[in-house]
Amino acid sequence: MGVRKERSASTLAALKEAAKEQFVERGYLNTKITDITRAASRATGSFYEHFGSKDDLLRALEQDMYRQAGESLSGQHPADHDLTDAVQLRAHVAAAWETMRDNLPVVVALHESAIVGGSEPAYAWQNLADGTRVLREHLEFLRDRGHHLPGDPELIAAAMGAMLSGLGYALLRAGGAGRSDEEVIDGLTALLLAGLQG
Amino acid sequence: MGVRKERSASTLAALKEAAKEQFVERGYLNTKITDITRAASRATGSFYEHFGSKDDLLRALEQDMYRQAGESLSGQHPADHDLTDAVQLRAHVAAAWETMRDNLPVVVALHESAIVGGSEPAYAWQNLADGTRVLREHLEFLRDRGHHLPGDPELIAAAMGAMLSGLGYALLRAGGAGRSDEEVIDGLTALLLAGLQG
DNA sequence: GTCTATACCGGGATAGAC
DNA sequence: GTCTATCCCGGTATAGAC
Repeated sequence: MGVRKERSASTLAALKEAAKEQFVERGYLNTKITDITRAASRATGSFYEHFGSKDDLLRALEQDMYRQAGESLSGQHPADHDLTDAVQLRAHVAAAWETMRDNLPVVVALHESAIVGGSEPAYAWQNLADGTRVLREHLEFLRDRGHHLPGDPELIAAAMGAMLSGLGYALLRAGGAGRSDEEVIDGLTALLLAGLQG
Repeated sequence: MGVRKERSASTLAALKEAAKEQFVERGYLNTKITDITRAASRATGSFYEHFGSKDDLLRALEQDMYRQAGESLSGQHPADHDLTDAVQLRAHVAAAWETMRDNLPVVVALHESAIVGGSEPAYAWQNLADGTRVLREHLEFLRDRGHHLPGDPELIAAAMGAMLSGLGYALLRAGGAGRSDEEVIDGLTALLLAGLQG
């Protein structure tokens, strides 16, 4: 995603690439349409030939991400996973972290967009609860099997999700700040594991 | 902070109150200067008699918060606290949560402002690391005493901070979504405690 | 489809009367 | 200090030539 001398074949693709570049560098909210077109070496007007607005572009990128991430993100994910098992918990943390890392521009943009998106006070919570639905289901599965959890599944799932997304947003945008993915994934797993075991 | 029929004695105070009202309702970024003046039943121009900009107002509110919160927030906080002790950890979680709750408008505004504030990619991380300095020092204190932590103090502190602030922002803006402070504080404490004990 | 030029507008900020 | 009226700018979006 560095500086490309050769023009991309399609302007659509060039705009998407440029947008991703800019979202990481400047953040989504700080990126202007003209920043994107300039980075793509295209005229301002061309943007609107392909997208109706910046939000429209973001939704397109979001779809691209879901499509390429396949079922692991959007698809149905079996609820019968045991998060009190070190291996399984680590796998979930790793999957989330790596997805964020591999789709950082879109993750960053969605994170920021969610803040401005809804004016209603409850919007952020709704968003967080929705985004951690799978996690919540895993916890409910455990609870229904008689396991003792540190708190209500929805709450604990939201807390874990806030941790993941907040840390990911900050740390990954900073290029990891010299930390390996391994270190982060292991640290988060170790921090959460014992608490989930109750 | 409800609808006040009587005009506040001072316009300065009225603007601050109105701003806090609006920040919770609309979010900081979505609040226009005119939203604030209208809510305070003052003219647009009056705003600039008291503040140079919206950010200037936020800084004033931030100072108010620090002043009234006293040393517990801004002041020096002894590093020799044992976060692996259930009572002490709970006290820290409770203090953070209650501070967020009691200063929700400012917390919301600062949270959003931090996103737009710095354009540099590393800004958010810097911010998070700074905001969890005290927590990090507690963890370093433990490590230096030979305690085994789930990961690097700065990383773990940042993770805990992201969880607290992310959850606080979302849940408190939603009015708690029917949850008591107790439930949240107990849940977070239970989730983190065992992991910190190693 | 892409370009240049420009219209348009929200919203921050100011001028000047009271 | 507060008001009304207005300016002004950044940024989105469009018009129309190529």
